[in-house]
Amino acid sequence: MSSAADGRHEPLAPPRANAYRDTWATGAIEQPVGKEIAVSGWAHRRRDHGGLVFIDLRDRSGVLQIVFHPEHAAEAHEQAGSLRAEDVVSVRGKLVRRSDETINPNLPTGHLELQANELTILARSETPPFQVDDDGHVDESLRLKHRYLDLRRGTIAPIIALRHRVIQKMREVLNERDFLEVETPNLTRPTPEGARDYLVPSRVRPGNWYALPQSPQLYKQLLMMGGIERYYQIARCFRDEDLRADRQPEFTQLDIEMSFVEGEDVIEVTEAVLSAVLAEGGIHVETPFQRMCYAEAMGRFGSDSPDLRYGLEIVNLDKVFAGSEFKVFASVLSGGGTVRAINAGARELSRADLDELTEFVRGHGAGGLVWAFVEEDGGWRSPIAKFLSDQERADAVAATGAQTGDLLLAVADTDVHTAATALGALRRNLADRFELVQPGDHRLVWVVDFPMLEWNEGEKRWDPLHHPFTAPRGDLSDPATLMSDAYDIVMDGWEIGGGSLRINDPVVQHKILEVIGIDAAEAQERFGFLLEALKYGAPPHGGLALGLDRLVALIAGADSIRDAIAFPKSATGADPLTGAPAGVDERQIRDLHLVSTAPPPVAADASAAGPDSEAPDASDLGASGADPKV
RNA sequence: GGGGGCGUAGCUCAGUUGGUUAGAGUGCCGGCCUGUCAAGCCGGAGGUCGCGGGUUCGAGUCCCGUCGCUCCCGCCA
Repeated sequence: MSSAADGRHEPLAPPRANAYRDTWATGAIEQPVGKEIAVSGWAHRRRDHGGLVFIDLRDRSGVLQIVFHPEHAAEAHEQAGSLRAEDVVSVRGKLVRRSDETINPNLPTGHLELQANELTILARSETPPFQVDDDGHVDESLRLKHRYLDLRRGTIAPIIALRHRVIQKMREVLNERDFLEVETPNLTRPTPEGARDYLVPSRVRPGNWYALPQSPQLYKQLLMMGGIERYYQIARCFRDEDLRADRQPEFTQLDIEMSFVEGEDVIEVTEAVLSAVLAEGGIHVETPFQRMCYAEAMGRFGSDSPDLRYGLEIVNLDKVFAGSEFKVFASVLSGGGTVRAINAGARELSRADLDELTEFVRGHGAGGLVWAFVEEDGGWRSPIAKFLSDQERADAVAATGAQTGDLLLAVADTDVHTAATALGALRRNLADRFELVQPGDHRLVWVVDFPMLEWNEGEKRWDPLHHPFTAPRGDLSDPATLMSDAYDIVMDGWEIGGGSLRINDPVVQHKILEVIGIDAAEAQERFGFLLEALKYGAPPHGGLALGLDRLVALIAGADSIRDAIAFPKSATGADPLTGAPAGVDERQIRDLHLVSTAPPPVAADASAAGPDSEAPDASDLGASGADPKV
């Protein structure tokens, strides 16, 4: 299999001529034929004809073929015969034009080659654990363990370069608009996003803890109170929650905050940043972006981050079945619940497929799934057909726009939110199953008009949908009806950013904290510094944060943000390369005034670590040297 | 915390109903080879079937446990 590295051509300014090189591999294109040049890089592939030896030399810019003639440079040819994959070399020679019949159209440098005079082997490579010159699938934990090799391949390197360009474009757009890039601390007080904090014990203040920031939220508000007015930061954020394909324990946001702004100002800046960034990735979008209120997103798409690249919209059938004698529907509707359906279209699904979908929606909290194939005479092939009247079936068909042969999938649930989100998940499942997304299609949408609070049944309290510093709209004495000045930006079903206007009135801030169950004493204890700052003339302000990892992954077409991060964690939060997290020396724990209640760390599986594992050895692992293996 | 999938040669994978000596491609090693570019031809080495236990005359295959990877729910913007 070939490698994207073969076709790579990153245009780079010529390097300063030194002992190693004076030209990038693909920089040879700009050099005159006949010139003596020097290049350095890795032996990407070799083709040894016994007489002639060809080496594809790879550096960051791409690939250049080197040819070693035994009669032109006997010594270099001799050495070249010993080269193996990933050996590091420097080659000096004459740049020549290939004869017409030996041109390789698959290489940007395919019309050229370097006729070697002199070869220096700078470093030898053992046989790599996987092929660097091949972009085929390799187990991800092996790739992560040898990420430095993975980064050389044609799969990850271009995404890392894209990430750089995205960040530079962000800076460019914001710098032009007079934003200041300001850094905020990573050793902080716990912030209120609601995720679990990563905690760092203080050595010099026994019993006290820093929290790594879940976001720079409070600091950026303090910057507004500090008169910075326009702030941004490429900020690392930390949340100690379980991972997903789009979630890492540490991730990066473009964090933005502005003073004396309305929501429209924040939206306008964000659209300017995003459209410039997407254009950098070859995706051209029109501004202003579409907007949709939260209630509509939940109703039509069953999600607060709707994927608009395909239909399968959710249809409310409450009216259709309002007087139904079908007991399931009747009891759900009389209990304040809802009956909703998706018209999946004309699909060939077996009974086993339908059972699988039923289990799927159950996994998302729904009690079950009603399926029905619409037949020619208006009848339904469905387990519940006999319980429904002709009129109900006809009305449901009309409401869903169903044609003969279409499959209707319905969920009935007393909890409206559960019915909506289960169908939202089903909608994504169907889109994957039937491959409804057109490659290259991208849809951006603002989701706006969020409720300020949502009732947490488990804890019997109101929780903020965003965070407690979001500016509320409406009657503060009626939490259920409060809306917030918040806005999420959604791309292809991924929430890539969110923000809001903030509270700048201490009275309102106190009130909101009180509503969500934080009394004055606790508010003072946790956020006293912010409440204090609000007393001294806080400007109206607002902002937003964009998830950089997700954005880069989306532009690159990657399935996971791990592909957009140079050194990501595995799905269990481990780093197979360094072996983190690991036990520490007992003395370090003592210095931090800590005692561990955890059992001695269990050694990693020997086959996963590998006999030649370069992970830290046992002496670095167990806190008490009790580590039984490795 | 829970559910699904995966784990067989360095890598990517196949392996039938539990039955002889576990295969393929690629890589690796050796030889030949002066215009290849996924070089070619010939030969060769390479396996704790993740790990532990069990059932069985017999386990890569069945059962239990465990570790790792991955997707999802919970959790988390």
